[in-house]
Amino acid sequence: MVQKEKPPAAAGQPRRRGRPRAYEPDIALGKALDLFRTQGFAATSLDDLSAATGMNRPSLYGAFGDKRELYIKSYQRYREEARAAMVEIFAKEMPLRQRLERIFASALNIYLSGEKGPRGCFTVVTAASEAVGDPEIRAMVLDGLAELDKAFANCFRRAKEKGELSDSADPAVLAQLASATVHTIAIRSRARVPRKELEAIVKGAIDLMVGVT
Amino acid sequence: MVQKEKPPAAAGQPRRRGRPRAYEPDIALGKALDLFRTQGFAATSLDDLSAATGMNRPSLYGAFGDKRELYIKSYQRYREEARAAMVEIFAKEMPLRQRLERIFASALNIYLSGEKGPRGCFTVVTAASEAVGDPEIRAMVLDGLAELDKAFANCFRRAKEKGELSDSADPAVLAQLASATVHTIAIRSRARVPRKELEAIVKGAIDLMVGVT
DNA sequence: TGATTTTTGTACTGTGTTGCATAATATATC
DNA sequence: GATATATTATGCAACACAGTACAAAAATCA
Repeated sequence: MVQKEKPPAAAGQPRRRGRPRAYEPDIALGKALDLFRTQGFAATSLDDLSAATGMNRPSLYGAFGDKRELYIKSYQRYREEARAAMVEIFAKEMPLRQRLERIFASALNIYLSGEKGPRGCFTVVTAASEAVGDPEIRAMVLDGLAELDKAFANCFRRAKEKGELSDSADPAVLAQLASATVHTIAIRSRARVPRKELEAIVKGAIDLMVGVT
Repeated sequence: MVQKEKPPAAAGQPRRRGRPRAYEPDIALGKALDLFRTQGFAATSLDDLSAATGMNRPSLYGAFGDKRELYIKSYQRYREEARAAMVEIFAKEMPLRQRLERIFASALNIYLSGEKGPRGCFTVVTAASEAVGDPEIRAMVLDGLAELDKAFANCFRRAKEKGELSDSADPAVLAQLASATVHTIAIRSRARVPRKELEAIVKGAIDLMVGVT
Protein backbone atom coordinates (compact mmCIF):
# COMPACT_ATOMS: atom_id res chain seq x y z
CA MET A 1 0.00 0.00 0.00
CA VAL A 2 3.00 2.31 -0.11
CA GLN A 3 3.83 4.14 -3.28
CA LYS A 4 6.77 6.25 -2.14
CA GLU A 5 8.93 6.56 0.92
CA LYS A 6 10.16 10.12 1.02
CA PRO A 7 8.38 13.43 1.03
CA PRO A 8 8.88 15.41 -2.19
CA ALA A 9 11.71 17.32 -0.50
CA ALA A 10 10.74 20.86 -1.33
CA ALA A 11 9.75 20.34 -4.92
CA GLY A 12 7.39 23.29 -4.71
CA GLN A 13 7.87 25.64 -1.79
CA PRO A 14 4.34 26.08 -0.41
CA ARG A 15 3.97 22.83 1.48
CA ARG A 16 0.31 21.82 1.92
CA ARG A 17 -1.41 21.96 5.21
CA GLY A 18 -2.64 18.57 6.37
CA ARG A 19 -1.31 15.05 6.30
CA PRO A 20 0.80 14.54 3.21
CA ARG A 21 -0.34 12.24 0.43
CA ALA A 22 1.14 8.79 0.34
CA TYR A 23 0.82 8.66 -3.45
CA GLU A 24 1.52 10.74 -6.50
CA PRO A 25 -1.68 11.36 -8.44
CA ASP A 26 0.12 11.22 -11.80
CA ILE A 27 1.62 7.82 -11.11
CA ALA A 28 -1.66 6.51 -9.76
CA LEU A 29 -3.55 7.70 -12.81
CA GLY A 30 -1.02 5.95 -15.01
CA LYS A 31 -1.58 2.67 -13.18
CA ALA A 32 -5.34 3.06 -13.46
CA LEU A 33 -4.94 3.70 -17.16
CA ASP A 34 -2.91 0.51 -17.51
CA LEU A 35 -5.68 -1.51 -15.93
CA PHE A 36 -8.54 0.07 -17.86
CA ARG A 37 -6.63 -0.31 -21.13
CA THR A 38 -6.19 -4.02 -20.69
CA GLN A 39 -9.39 -5.04 -18.95
CA GLY A 40 -11.91 -2.40 -19.91
CA PHE A 41 -14.27 -0.51 -17.63
CA ALA A 42 -16.69 -3.20 -16.51
CA ALA A 43 -14.07 -5.87 -15.90
CA THR A 44 -11.95 -3.62 -13.71
CA SER A 45 -13.03 -3.43 -10.08
CA LEU A 46 -12.21 -0.76 -7.55
CA ASP A 47 -10.22 -3.37 -5.64
CA ASP A 48 -8.08 -3.90 -8.74
CA LEU A 49 -7.59 -0.17 -9.05
CA SER A 50 -6.86 0.18 -5.37
CA ALA A 51 -4.23 -2.55 -5.49
CA ALA A 52 -2.61 -1.20 -8.64
CA THR A 53 -2.47 2.42 -7.55
CA GLY A 54 -1.51 1.77 -3.96
CA MET A 55 -4.38 4.00 -2.90
CA ASN A 56 -7.25 2.76 -0.80
CA ARG A 57 -10.75 3.42 -1.93
CA PRO A 58 -11.51 6.68 -0.11
CA SER A 59 -8.29 8.18 -1.43
CA LEU A 60 -9.27 7.17 -4.95
CA TYR A 61 -12.60 8.89 -4.56
CA GLY A 62 -11.03 11.95 -3.06
CA ALA A 63 -8.50 12.27 -5.84
CA PHE A 64 -10.45 11.23 -8.93
CA GLY A 65 -14.12 10.80 -8.08
CA ASP A 66 -16.02 7.63 -8.80
CA LYS A 67 -15.06 4.83 -11.15
CA ARG A 68 -16.52 6.45 -14.23
CA GLU A 69 -14.75 9.75 -13.59
CA LEU A 70 -11.52 7.86 -13.10
CA TYR A 71 -12.07 6.12 -16.41
CA ILE A 72 -12.65 9.43 -18.15
CA LYS A 73 -9.54 10.95 -16.60
CA SER A 74 -7.57 7.87 -17.60
CA TYR A 75 -8.76 8.23 -21.15
CA GLN A 76 -7.78 11.90 -21.22
CA ARG A 77 -4.37 10.94 -19.92
CA TYR A 78 -4.05 8.33 -22.66
CA ARG A 79 -4.90 10.90 -25.29
CA GLU A 80 -2.29 13.29 -23.90
CA GLU A 81 0.37 10.61 -23.95
CA ALA A 82 -0.49 9.50 -27.45
CA ARG A 83 -0.52 13.09 -28.65
CA ALA A 84 2.84 13.74 -27.02
CA ALA A 85 4.33 10.71 -28.73
CA MET A 86 3.07 11.80 -32.15
CA VAL A 87 3.07 15.58 -32.19
CA GLU A 88 6.73 15.98 -32.96
CA ILE A 89 6.55 13.57 -35.87
CA PHE A 90 3.59 15.43 -37.30
CA ALA A 91 5.24 18.81 -36.81
CA LYS A 92 8.80 18.29 -38.00
CA GLU A 93 9.73 18.67 -41.64
CA MET A 94 10.43 15.35 -43.37
CA PRO A 95 9.48 13.31 -46.43
CA LEU A 96 5.98 11.84 -46.44
CA ARG A 97 7.10 8.24 -46.37
CA GLN A 98 9.40 8.80 -43.45
CA ARG A 99 6.71 10.64 -41.55
CA LEU A 100 4.23 7.82 -42.06
CA GLU A 101 6.78 5.20 -41.08
CA ARG A 102 7.47 7.02 -37.84
CA ILE A 103 3.83 7.59 -36.99
CA PHE A 104 2.94 3.94 -37.47
CA ALA A 105 6.03 2.81 -35.61
CA SER A 106 4.99 5.01 -32.71
CA ALA A 107 1.46 3.62 -32.80
CA LEU A 108 2.78 0.06 -32.80
CA ASN A 109 4.92 0.81 -29.78
CA ILE A 110 1.94 2.13 -27.90
CA TYR A 111 -0.29 -0.77 -28.87
CA LEU A 112 2.20 -3.55 -28.25
CA SER A 113 3.56 -2.30 -24.96
CA GLY A 114 2.36 -3.86 -21.72
CA GLU A 115 3.76 -6.32 -19.22
CA LYS A 116 1.09 -8.94 -19.73
CA GLY A 117 0.84 -8.71 -23.50
CA PRO A 118 -0.29 -6.06 -25.97
CA ARG A 119 -3.15 -3.77 -25.05
CA GLY A 120 -4.08 -2.01 -28.26
CA CYS A 121 -5.55 1.44 -28.55
CA PHE A 122 -7.62 2.80 -25.68
CA THR A 123 -9.79 4.79 -28.05
CA VAL A 124 -10.69 1.61 -29.91
CA VAL A 125 -11.23 -0.30 -26.67
CA THR A 126 -13.55 2.42 -25.41
CA ALA A 127 -15.40 2.62 -28.70
CA ALA A 128 -16.00 -1.11 -28.47
CA SER A 129 -17.43 -0.97 -24.96
CA GLU A 130 -18.56 2.15 -23.11
CA ALA A 131 -19.09 4.35 -26.14
CA VAL A 132 -22.45 2.81 -27.04
CA GLY A 133 -24.14 3.50 -23.75
CA ASP A 134 -22.51 6.67 -22.46
CA PRO A 135 -22.95 9.83 -24.54
CA GLU A 136 -20.19 11.76 -22.80
CA ILE A 137 -17.65 9.00 -23.30
CA ARG A 138 -18.87 8.52 -26.84
CA ALA A 139 -18.20 12.19 -27.55
CA MET A 140 -14.65 11.80 -26.32
CA VAL A 141 -14.10 8.77 -28.53
CA LEU A 142 -15.51 10.63 -31.50
CA ASP A 143 -13.11 13.45 -30.77
CA GLY A 144 -10.22 11.01 -30.56
CA LEU A 145 -11.08 9.51 -33.90
CA ALA A 146 -11.45 12.94 -35.48
CA GLU A 147 -8.14 14.16 -34.09
CA LEU A 148 -6.27 11.32 -35.77
CA ASP A 149 -8.13 11.85 -39.04
CA LYS A 150 -7.29 15.54 -39.01
CA ALA A 151 -3.63 14.99 -38.22
CA PHE A 152 -3.31 12.55 -41.10
CA ALA A 153 -5.27 14.80 -43.46
CA ASN A 154 -2.98 17.67 -42.61
CA CYS A 155 -0.01 15.49 -43.23
CA PHE A 156 -1.20 14.43 -46.70
CA ARG A 157 -2.30 17.95 -47.59
CA ARG A 158 1.18 19.28 -46.91
CA ALA A 159 2.76 16.44 -48.85
CA LYS A 160 0.55 17.24 -51.79
CA GLU A 161 1.54 20.88 -51.66
CA LYS A 162 5.16 19.84 -51.74
CA GLY A 163 4.50 17.71 -54.80
CA GLU A 164 5.00 14.38 -53.06
CA LEU A 165 1.58 13.18 -54.16
CA SER A 166 -0.19 13.23 -57.49
CA ASP A 167 -2.69 15.98 -58.18
CA SER A 168 -5.54 13.53 -58.15
CA ALA A 169 -4.73 12.34 -54.63
CA ASP A 170 -7.37 13.26 -52.06
CA PRO A 171 -5.82 14.00 -48.64
CA ALA A 172 -9.08 13.27 -46.82
CA VAL A 173 -9.43 9.84 -48.40
CA LEU A 174 -5.80 9.00 -47.77
CA ALA A 175 -6.20 10.15 -44.17
CA GLN A 176 -9.14 7.83 -43.61
CA LEU A 177 -7.10 5.03 -45.10
CA ALA A 178 -4.24 5.82 -42.74
CA SER A 179 -6.64 5.92 -39.77
CA ALA A 180 -8.14 2.63 -40.90
CA THR A 181 -4.66 1.13 -40.87
CA VAL A 182 -4.14 2.38 -37.35
CA HIS A 183 -7.46 0.88 -36.28
CA THR A 184 -6.80 -2.48 -37.85
CA ILE A 185 -3.42 -2.87 -36.18
CA ALA A 186 -4.98 -1.76 -32.89
CA ILE A 187 -7.54 -4.52 -33.13
CA ARG A 188 -5.16 -7.16 -34.38
CA SER A 189 -2.63 -6.36 -31.69
CA ARG A 190 -5.19 -7.28 -29.04
CA ALA A 191 -5.68 -10.63 -30.72
CA ARG A 192 -1.91 -11.08 -30.36
CA VAL A 193 -1.14 -10.92 -34.07
CA PRO A 194 2.68 -10.92 -34.12
CA ARG A 195 4.50 -7.64 -34.58
CA LYS A 196 6.02 -8.77 -37.87
CA GLU A 197 2.58 -9.20 -39.42
CA LEU A 198 1.45 -5.83 -38.17
CA GLU A 199 4.57 -4.23 -39.63
CA ALA A 200 3.84 -5.90 -42.94
CA ILE A 201 0.34 -4.45 -42.95
CA VAL A 202 1.77 -1.04 -42.20
CA LYS A 203 4.34 -1.35 -44.99
CA GLY A 204 1.72 -2.40 -47.52
CA ALA A 205 -0.50 0.50 -46.55
CA ILE A 206 2.33 3.03 -46.75
CA ASP A 207 3.41 1.77 -50.17
CA LEU A 208 -0.12 2.21 -51.36
CA MET A 209 -0.53 5.64 -49.86
CA VAL A 210 2.65 7.13 -51.25
CA GLY A 211 1.77 5.59 -54.60
CA VAL A 212 4.61 3.16 -55.11
CA THR A 213 2.24 0.49 -56.32
CA MET B 1 -41.21 -14.94 -19.32
CA VAL B 2 -43.07 -16.53 -22.20
CA GLN B 3 -41.45 -16.87 -25.55
CA LYS B 4 -44.08 -18.75 -27.49
CA GLU B 5 -47.63 -19.89 -26.99
CA LYS B 6 -48.14 -22.96 -29.10
CA PRO B 7 -46.28 -26.23 -29.30
CA PRO B 8 -44.32 -26.68 -32.53
CA ALA B 9 -47.23 -28.70 -33.91
CA ALA B 10 -45.49 -31.75 -35.23
CA ALA B 11 -42.49 -30.06 -36.76
CA GLY B 12 -40.45 -33.20 -36.26
CA GLN B 13 -42.29 -36.44 -35.57
CA PRO B 14 -40.47 -37.89 -32.55
CA ARG B 15 -41.99 -35.78 -29.79
CA ARG B 16 -39.69 -35.58 -26.79
CA ARG B 17 -40.50 -37.25 -23.55
CA GLY B 18 -40.77 -34.78 -20.67
CA ARG B 19 -42.17 -31.33 -20.19
CA PRO B 20 -41.85 -29.32 -23.37
CA ARG B 21 -39.54 -26.34 -23.58
CA ALA B 22 -41.08 -22.92 -23.24
CA TYR B 23 -38.43 -21.38 -25.50
CA GLU B 24 -36.73 -21.95 -28.81
CA PRO B 25 -32.98 -22.24 -28.34
CA ASP B 26 -32.23 -20.49 -31.63
CA ILE B 27 -34.31 -17.45 -30.79
CA ALA B 28 -32.88 -17.30 -27.29
CA LEU B 29 -29.33 -17.46 -28.62
CA GLY B 30 -30.13 -14.61 -30.97
CA LYS B 31 -31.35 -12.48 -28.09
CA ALA B 32 -28.25 -13.30 -26.06
CA LEU B 33 -26.10 -12.34 -29.03
CA ASP B 34 -27.91 -9.00 -29.27
CA LEU B 35 -27.10 -8.22 -25.66
CA PHE B 36 -23.48 -9.33 -25.78
CA ARG B 37 -22.92 -7.39 -28.99
CA THR B 38 -24.06 -4.13 -27.51
CA GLN B 39 -22.88 -4.40 -23.92
CA GLY B 40 -19.99 -6.80 -24.02
CA PHE B 41 -19.34 -9.79 -21.78
CA ALA B 42 -18.60 -8.17 -18.44
CA ALA B 43 -21.38 -5.59 -18.60
CA THR B 44 -24.06 -8.19 -19.38
CA SER B 45 -25.51 -9.96 -16.37
CA LEU B 46 -27.32 -13.26 -16.27
CA ASP B 47 -30.42 -11.35 -15.20
CA ASP B 48 -30.17 -9.31 -18.39
CA LEU B 49 -29.80 -12.48 -20.41
CA SER B 50 -32.64 -14.16 -18.56
CA ALA B 51 -34.95 -11.23 -19.21
CA ALA B 52 -33.98 -10.94 -22.87
CA THR B 53 -34.25 -14.63 -23.68
CA GLY B 54 -37.35 -15.29 -21.63
CA MET B 55 -35.54 -18.20 -20.03
CA ASN B 56 -34.88 -18.38 -16.33
CA ARG B 57 -31.40 -19.07 -15.14
CA PRO B 58 -31.50 -22.85 -14.74
CA SER B 59 -32.86 -23.16 -18.26
CA LEU B 60 -30.04 -21.01 -19.58
CA TYR B 61 -27.50 -23.26 -17.91
CA GLY B 62 -29.20 -26.36 -19.14
CA ALA B 63 -29.30 -25.16 -22.70
CA PHE B 64 -26.02 -23.29 -23.10
CA GLY B 65 -23.83 -23.81 -20.06
CA ASP B 66 -22.39 -20.95 -18.06
CA LYS B 67 -22.06 -17.34 -19.10
CA ARG B 68 -18.74 -17.79 -20.87
CA GLU B 69 -20.02 -20.74 -22.89
CA LEU B 70 -23.08 -18.74 -23.84
CA TYR B 71 -20.81 -15.93 -25.00
CA ILE B 72 -18.77 -18.30 -27.12
CA LYS B 73 -21.89 -19.83 -28.66
CA SER B 74 -23.21 -16.33 -29.32
CA TYR B 75 -20.01 -15.42 -31.08
CA GLN B 76 -20.17 -18.55 -33.21
CA ARG B 77 -23.73 -17.68 -34.12
CA TYR B 78 -22.62 -14.18 -35.10
CA ARG B 79 -19.93 -15.58 -37.33
CA GLU B 80 -22.42 -17.88 -39.01
CA GLU B 81 -24.83 -15.05 -39.65
CA ALA B 82 -22.11 -12.76 -41.00
CA ARG B 83 -20.81 -15.54 -43.21
CA ALA B 84 -24.28 -16.27 -44.51
CA ALA B 85 -24.78 -12.62 -45.38
CA MET B 86 -21.50 -12.45 -47.30
CA VAL B 87 -20.90 -15.83 -48.83
CA GLU B 88 -23.14 -15.33 -51.81
CA ILE B 89 -21.52 -12.01 -52.66
CA PHE B 90 -18.10 -13.57 -52.51
CA ALA B 91 -19.15 -16.57 -54.56
CA LYS B 92 -21.18 -15.09 -57.38
CA GLU B 93 -19.52 -13.84 -60.54
CA MET B 94 -19.47 -10.04 -60.80
CA PRO B 95 -17.12 -7.11 -61.42
CA LEU B 96 -14.67 -6.31 -58.63
CA ARG B 97 -16.12 -2.91 -57.84
CA GLN B 98 -19.63 -4.24 -57.59
CA ARG B 99 -18.51 -7.07 -55.35
CA LEU B 100 -16.72 -4.70 -53.01
CA GLU B 101 -19.67 -2.35 -52.93
CA ARG B 102 -21.98 -5.17 -51.94
CA ILE B 103 -19.68 -6.58 -49.30
CA PHE B 104 -19.24 -3.23 -47.61
CA ALA B 105 -22.93 -2.48 -47.86
CA SER B 106 -23.65 -5.78 -46.16
CA ALA B 107 -21.11 -5.03 -43.45
CA LEU B 108 -22.65 -1.62 -42.85
CA ASN B 109 -26.08 -3.18 -42.50
CA ILE B 110 -24.79 -5.57 -39.88
CA TYR B 111 -22.93 -2.90 -37.96
CA LEU B 112 -25.64 -0.25 -38.01
CA SER B 113 -28.57 -2.50 -37.17
CA GLY B 114 -29.92 -2.57 -33.65
CA GLU B 115 -32.94 -1.14 -31.89
CA LYS B 116 -30.99 1.04 -29.50
CA GLY B 117 -28.40 2.30 -31.96
CA PRO B 118 -25.56 0.72 -33.91
CA ARG B 119 -23.62 -2.16 -32.42
CA GLY B 120 -20.62 -2.60 -34.67
CA CYS B 121 -18.80 -5.85 -35.30
CA PHE B 122 -18.82 -8.52 -32.64
CA THR B 123 -15.37 -9.71 -33.65
CA VAL B 124 -14.01 -6.22 -33.04
CA VAL B 125 -15.93 -5.88 -29.77
CA THR B 126 -14.57 -9.20 -28.57
CA ALA B 127 -11.03 -8.35 -29.67
CA ALA B 128 -11.28 -5.17 -27.63
CA SER B 129 -12.40 -6.92 -24.47
CA GLU B 130 -12.24 -10.62 -23.77
CA ALA B 131 -9.58 -11.50 -26.33
CA VAL B 132 -6.71 -10.25 -24.19
CA GLY B 133 -7.40 -12.46 -21.21
CA ASP B 134 -8.95 -15.60 -22.65
CA PRO B 135 -6.83 -17.69 -25.03
CA GLU B 136 -9.74 -19.70 -26.39
CA ILE B 137 -11.77 -16.61 -27.21
CA ARG B 138 -8.67 -14.95 -28.60
CA ALA B 139 -8.19 -17.86 -30.96
CA MET B 140 -11.73 -17.48 -32.24
CA VAL B 141 -11.20 -13.78 -32.83
CA LEU B 142 -7.97 -14.48 -34.65
CA ASP B 143 -9.83 -16.95 -36.82
CA GLY B 144 -12.53 -14.40 -37.52
CA LEU B 145 -9.99 -11.81 -38.61
CA ALA B 146 -8.20 -14.34 -40.79
CA GLU B 147 -11.41 -15.49 -42.44
CA LEU B 148 -12.19 -11.98 -43.61
CA ASP B 149 -8.63 -11.43 -44.82
CA LYS B 150 -8.73 -14.65 -46.81
CA ALA B 151 -12.08 -13.91 -48.37
CA PHE B 152 -10.88 -10.50 -49.52
CA ALA B 153 -7.56 -11.88 -50.75
CA ASN B 154 -9.39 -14.48 -52.76
CA CYS B 155 -11.59 -11.80 -54.20
CA PHE B 156 -8.66 -9.64 -55.32
CA ARG B 157 -6.72 -12.63 -56.61
CA ARG B 158 -9.59 -13.59 -58.90
CA ALA B 159 -9.99 -10.00 -60.05
CA LYS B 160 -6.33 -9.87 -60.92
CA GLU B 161 -6.61 -13.08 -62.93
CA LYS B 162 -9.47 -11.53 -64.84
CA GLY B 163 -7.35 -8.49 -65.60
CA GLU B 164 -9.34 -6.10 -63.43
CA LEU B 165 -6.23 -5.10 -61.51
CA SER B 166 -2.76 -4.09 -62.64
CA ASP B 167 0.00 -6.69 -62.62
CA SER B 168 1.77 -4.91 -59.80
CA ALA B 169 -1.27 -5.13 -57.51
CA ASP B 170 -0.76 -7.39 -54.50
CA PRO B 171 -3.99 -9.18 -53.51
CA ALA B 172 -2.79 -9.75 -49.95
CA VAL B 173 -2.03 -6.08 -49.40
CA LEU B 174 -5.32 -5.02 -50.95
CA ALA B 175 -7.11 -7.55 -48.76
CA GLN B 176 -5.58 -6.12 -45.61
CA LEU B 177 -6.62 -2.69 -46.76
CA ALA B 178 -10.16 -3.91 -47.31
CA SER B 179 -10.20 -5.55 -43.87
CA ALA B 180 -8.85 -2.34 -42.37
CA THR B 181 -11.74 -0.48 -43.95
CA VAL B 182 -14.18 -2.94 -42.43
CA HIS B 183 -12.55 -2.52 -39.03
CA THR B 184 -12.56 1.25 -39.13
CA ILE B 185 -16.25 1.44 -40.01
CA ALA B 186 -16.97 -1.11 -37.28
CA ILE B 187 -15.30 1.11 -34.71
CA ARG B 188 -16.73 4.35 -35.99
CA SER B 189 -20.22 2.93 -36.12
CA ARG B 190 -20.08 2.31 -32.37
CA ALA B 191 -19.16 5.94 -31.86
CA ARG B 192 -22.32 6.77 -33.82
CA VAL B 193 -20.55 8.24 -36.84
CA PRO B 194 -23.41 8.82 -39.28
CA ARG B 195 -24.02 6.32 -42.03
CA LYS B 196 -23.25 8.89 -44.74
CA GLU B 197 -19.73 9.37 -43.42
CA LEU B 198 -19.15 5.66 -43.23
CA GLU B 199 -20.35 5.27 -46.80
CA ALA B 200 -17.96 8.01 -47.87
CA ILE B 201 -15.08 6.16 -46.24
CA VAL B 202 -16.11 2.99 -48.02
CA LYS B 203 -16.36 4.78 -51.35
CA GLY B 204 -12.91 6.34 -50.96
CA ALA B 205 -11.40 2.99 -50.08
CA ILE B 206 -13.05 1.22 -53.01
CA ASP B 207 -11.89 3.88 -55.46
CA LEU B 208 -8.38 3.44 -54.19
CA MET B 209 -8.51 -0.35 -54.30
CA VAL B 210 -9.81 -0.64 -57.84
CA GLY B 211 -7.27 1.94 -58.88
CA VAL B 212 -9.45 4.78 -60.06
CA THR B 213 -7.27 7.28 -58.30
C1' DT C 1 -54.50 -44.07 -13.77
C1' DG C 2 -49.79 -44.19 -12.24
C1' DA C 3 -44.74 -44.05 -13.15
C1' DT C 4 -41.12 -41.70 -15.67
C1' DT C 5 -38.87 -38.00 -17.77
C1' DT C 6 -37.77 -33.39 -18.82
C1' DT C 7 -38.23 -28.63 -18.00
C1' DT C 8 -39.77 -24.72 -15.25
C1' DG C 9 -39.98 -21.48 -11.36
C1' DT C 10 -38.50 -20.05 -6.96
C1' DA C 11 -35.46 -19.41 -3.74
C1' DC C 12 -31.02 -19.65 -1.75
C1' DT C 13 -25.85 -19.40 -1.00
C1' DG C 14 -21.66 -17.37 -1.17
C1' DT C 15 -19.04 -14.02 -3.15
C1' DG C 16 -17.89 -9.54 -5.33
C1' DT C 17 -19.08 -4.89 -5.92
C1' DT C 18 -19.57 0.20 -5.21
C1' DG C 19 -19.67 3.89 -2.43
C1' DC C 20 -19.38 5.97 2.16
C1' DA C 21 -18.90 6.73 7.38
C1' DT C 22 -15.84 7.02 10.94
C1' DA C 23 -11.77 7.15 13.49
C1' DA C 24 -6.80 7.37 13.44
C1' DT C 25 -2.70 9.80 11.64
C1' DA C 26 0.38 13.26 10.06
C1' DT C 27 1.45 17.80 8.81
C1' DA C 28 1.11 23.21 9.00
C1' DT C 29 -0.22 27.26 11.53
C1' DC C 30 -0.87 29.96 15.62
C1' DG D 1 2.24 22.90 22.67
C1' DA D 2 -2.69 23.42 21.00
C1' DT D 3 -5.61 23.70 17.02
C1' DA D 4 -6.98 23.33 12.34
C1' DT D 5 -6.53 20.73 8.14
C1' DA D 6 -5.80 17.12 4.94
C1' DT D 7 -5.12 12.47 4.20
C1' DT D 8 -5.12 7.47 5.43
C1' DA D 9 -6.95 3.07 7.06
C1' DT D 10 -10.50 0.15 8.57
C1' DG D 11 -14.61 -1.41 7.95
C1' DC D 12 -19.46 -1.41 6.90
C1' DA D 13 -24.04 -1.31 4.42
C1' DA D 14 -26.58 -2.13 0.52
C1' DC D 15 -26.80 -4.34 -3.45
C1' DA D 16 -25.64 -7.13 -7.75
C1' DC D 17 -23.93 -11.20 -9.39
C1' DA D 18 -23.03 -16.24 -10.81
C1' DG D 19 -24.27 -20.52 -10.10
C1' DT D 20 -27.18 -24.30 -7.95
C1' DA D 21 -30.76 -27.04 -5.13
C1' DC D 22 -35.26 -28.42 -5.02
C1' DA D 23 -39.96 -28.88 -5.62
C1' DA D 24 -43.82 -28.11 -8.78
C1' DA D 25 -45.43 -28.65 -13.53
C1' DA D 26 -46.22 -30.75 -17.97
C1' DA D 27 -45.53 -33.94 -21.05
C1' DT D 28 -44.85 -39.24 -22.62
C1' DC D 29 -45.10 -44.14 -21.67
C1' DA D 30 -47.13 -48.29 -19.59
